Amino acid sequence: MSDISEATINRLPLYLRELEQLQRIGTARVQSGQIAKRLGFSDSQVRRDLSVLGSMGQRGVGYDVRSLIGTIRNQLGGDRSWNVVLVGVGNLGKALCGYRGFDQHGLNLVGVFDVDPAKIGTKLGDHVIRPLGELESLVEEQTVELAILAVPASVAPAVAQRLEVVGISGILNFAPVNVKQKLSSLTIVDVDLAIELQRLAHAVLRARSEKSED
Amino acid sequence: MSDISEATINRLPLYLRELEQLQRIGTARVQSGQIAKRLGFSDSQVRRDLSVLGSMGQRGVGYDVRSLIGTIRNQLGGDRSWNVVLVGVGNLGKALCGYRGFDQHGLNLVGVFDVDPAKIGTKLGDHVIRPLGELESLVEEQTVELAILAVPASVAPAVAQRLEVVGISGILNFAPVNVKQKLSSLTIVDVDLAIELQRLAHAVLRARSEKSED
DNA sequence: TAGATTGTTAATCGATTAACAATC
DNA sequence: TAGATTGTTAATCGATTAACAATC
Repeated sequence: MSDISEATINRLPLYLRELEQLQRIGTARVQSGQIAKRLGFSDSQVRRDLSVLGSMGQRGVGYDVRSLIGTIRNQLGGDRSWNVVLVGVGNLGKALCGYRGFDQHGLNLVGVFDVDPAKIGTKLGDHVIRPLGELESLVEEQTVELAILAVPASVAPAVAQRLEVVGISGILNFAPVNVKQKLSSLTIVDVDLAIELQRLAHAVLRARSEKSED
Repeated sequence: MSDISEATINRLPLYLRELEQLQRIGTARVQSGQIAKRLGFSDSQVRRDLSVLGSMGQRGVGYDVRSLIGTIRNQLGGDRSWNVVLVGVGNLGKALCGYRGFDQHGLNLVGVFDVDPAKIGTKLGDHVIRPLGELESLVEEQTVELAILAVPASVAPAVAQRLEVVGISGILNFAPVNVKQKLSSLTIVDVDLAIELQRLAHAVLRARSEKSED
């Protein structure tokens, strides 16, 4: 089943986003070349990527936007919904909490946690901010599998370890520190804003040197 | 010069972060195997990646942490500093503004912009929030090359286009929408939180199915 | 010198692309 | 049928790894 390449998997969410936008503007059918142009890929690549989903297109016609969306969602999230907790209610945590598009992708925010006594008990959106000590009981009550880690870097590794202990399966880590190190098997996806900016700076330099080579 | 592979470039910031942490705890020398273990890479890969920087190690001994940090920074940012503007002061914008580690990597936040009249004139950290109309003059005064785009998805493409017109070279885009489409040449790095969560969900599923194969 | 670790080669592995037969 | 576009093959391209000579 999961013999889909890592590279393809990483592109599926991009296809999904484009397809959802096409659907929103009322497009029912799309060709590989159109998708390719929007995303800056080759049409070969689009067809190859989509073909791993199991022949979703119609030769001579294209792909049905609606069914393609369903199939990609399926492939990505396993057709199930995930309960997610947010740990750390700084500005970043607040931004993440207000983020549209979680629910749309089968992700339910079921709890919000912080250690700051001044924040505990106050509300963030629909959620009451709870102390970290209540994490265990919530994970037991509801099946919580994913966590968003938005705490300061200094405490992130310790909190990550705790998340592993209570039985979380995956962490989306925003702390600019390596939390993998202290964990045994938990799945981590890192988002480090400084790293992305460094990549941007380098990409700009590269684009310029390519241009000057013409 | 820039014949360094994309894959290697994407790992350099990770090396940098680890090395900086090692330096902070007083480590002067490090071996490829140590770095590999921390990041989950192979030692071969670490040596190969670092070798593109031009023979920074000493056989039988290892790498000098300090000089390696300098060289990687050099390679990534071109040894120069970048002026950056932030556009969009929602929760995400606020979080980004307070983010440590920008200055540490040669990135200076020189201006903060929004369209909301209620926000304009108020302060965010050290910066007064300015109307988008003042973007042009700031870009002229100071050489602003990078922008962080943290506005709602609905207006992101239009704002991105404007950033291109005023002469910005690169955008770090947080809006969950394809802004590349309407731009001609500007360099974009996208960070889409929903996409990262989807990748996490899939990585968790994959890890489980691999485990059950044992 | 003996032990350790790099830098680099050659072999392997995986991902992308071009091209076209299949088929709507 | 004629035109269009997919699905897939084979060829190309690029990235990773194992291994070891070079050398500290």
